[in-house]
Amino acid sequence: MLETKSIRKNIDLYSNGLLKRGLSDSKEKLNKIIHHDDNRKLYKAQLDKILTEYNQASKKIGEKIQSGKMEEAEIMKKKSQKLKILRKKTSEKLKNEEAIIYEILTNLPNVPDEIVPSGNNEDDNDIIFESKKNVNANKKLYPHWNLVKSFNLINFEKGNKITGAGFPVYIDKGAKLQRALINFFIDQAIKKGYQEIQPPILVNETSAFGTGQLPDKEGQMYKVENENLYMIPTAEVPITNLYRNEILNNSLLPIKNVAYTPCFRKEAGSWGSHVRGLNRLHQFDKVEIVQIQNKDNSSKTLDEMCDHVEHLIKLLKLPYRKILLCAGDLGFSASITYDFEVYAPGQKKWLECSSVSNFKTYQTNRMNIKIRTNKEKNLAHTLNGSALALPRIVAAILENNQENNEIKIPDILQPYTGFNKITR
RNA sequence: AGAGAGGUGGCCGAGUGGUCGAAGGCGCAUGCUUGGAAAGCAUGUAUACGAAGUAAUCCUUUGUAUCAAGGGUUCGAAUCCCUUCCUCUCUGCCA
Repeated sequence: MLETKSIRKNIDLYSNGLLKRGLSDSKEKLNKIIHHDDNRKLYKAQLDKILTEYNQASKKIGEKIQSGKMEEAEIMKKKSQKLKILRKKTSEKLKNEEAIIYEILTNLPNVPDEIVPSGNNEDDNDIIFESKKNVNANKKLYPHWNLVKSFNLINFEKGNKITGAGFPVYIDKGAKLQRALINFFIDQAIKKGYQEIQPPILVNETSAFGTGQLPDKEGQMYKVENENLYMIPTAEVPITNLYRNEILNNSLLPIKNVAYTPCFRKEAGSWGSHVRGLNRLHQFDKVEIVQIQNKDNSSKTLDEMCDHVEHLIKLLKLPYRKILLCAGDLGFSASITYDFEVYAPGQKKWLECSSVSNFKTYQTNRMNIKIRTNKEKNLAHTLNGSALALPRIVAAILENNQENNEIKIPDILQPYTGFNKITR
């Protein structure tokens, strides 16, 4: 959520930023916020004045009653009763203004960082780096959905039977590979100073709102209706909300957490023939890194997190590219996002396997997470990134390392899997 | 899930209709003391939103709100009533 005070100060900065995302009426909306904030201040001042009068009257009535002057007290009571109506009216006006501001603010996305390129869709993204694909043109390479079937690693049909489409069943070495990757990713993060957390995978409404999934992505989350809980779409939600309503001392920074969780996404509307196999799922595993940092160091932290993700992909020896998302492709709450994609030669496609973002104060303003430095208090910056999401990494590993009758396991993973190749 | 007891500042804890944003203690901060420390003493110590002063989102003065959350009764609510949430104890169930 953007901050009204900052909007008032830098309206052009904000409106130009939102314009970059394609919100043509942003200036109008921002001006509307300021207008209603002016009203809010006015009514707040009025109400406070009324309340002051009211409180003083009540005190006097108490004194009269105690000194036995009942008649005078009765007269004053009647006066106060009249004030009560005015109090209610003004307080309603105030609440109304606050509600309008809140409504606009919660539906306004974050402002893109100045280095974010403008553009409407993925075609306008900046490819920062792209490694060689290392593909032998003479060899016949299969997409992973063929491989998982012929090597009996994942059974999609069984998943359909017991749950539905997008809920795969991992089998034998397929299942072991999942565990290996999770442990490998967590160990690597711990090496970099992240503290491991195992959070609940259901969260309440307040948490879903805090990180910006509500109201923007309501339709994308599975909801446990009668409990009013949401299945998490990413560990970002429970982890970041751990610090909701807290004032953190600057000396504790950066806070670095890593969590493995399953993730659940409805992916409504994005289902089709172009998403096969592991490319898009309703349930998948992900190791997520989250950092809370102050405003001065957050961009450095973003680079550090990107480096970590890049390092993981390199250790797995997968061809990859790093992409700076353009404003139009940016998530609702993010100010800047780098995507990492690995190459899957069997389907000749780049697959997104990580998204590393700086949300700056957008989430913390909703969640009320502050940092105290001496006497100063500021909203914290939050950052997170996948490190990494499993399914597309599995797809890339299988497709890149396939030989005629086996699939090689990357060296670094072998201590985790306990086997060095997958055979039929 | 049933029955009972509760939810007060960073923590503990007093407070059952007015003088309570809240005693007291602990903790923390600053100063005095000391060769240094401890002890002792003194002072300070919530958050949010307004108003005035100000270059300032610092600061000073001041107002308002907040005693789990929301609503109600009353001139006046931490205190009484209602709803919701949460915690603890016992019983039940269970990995």
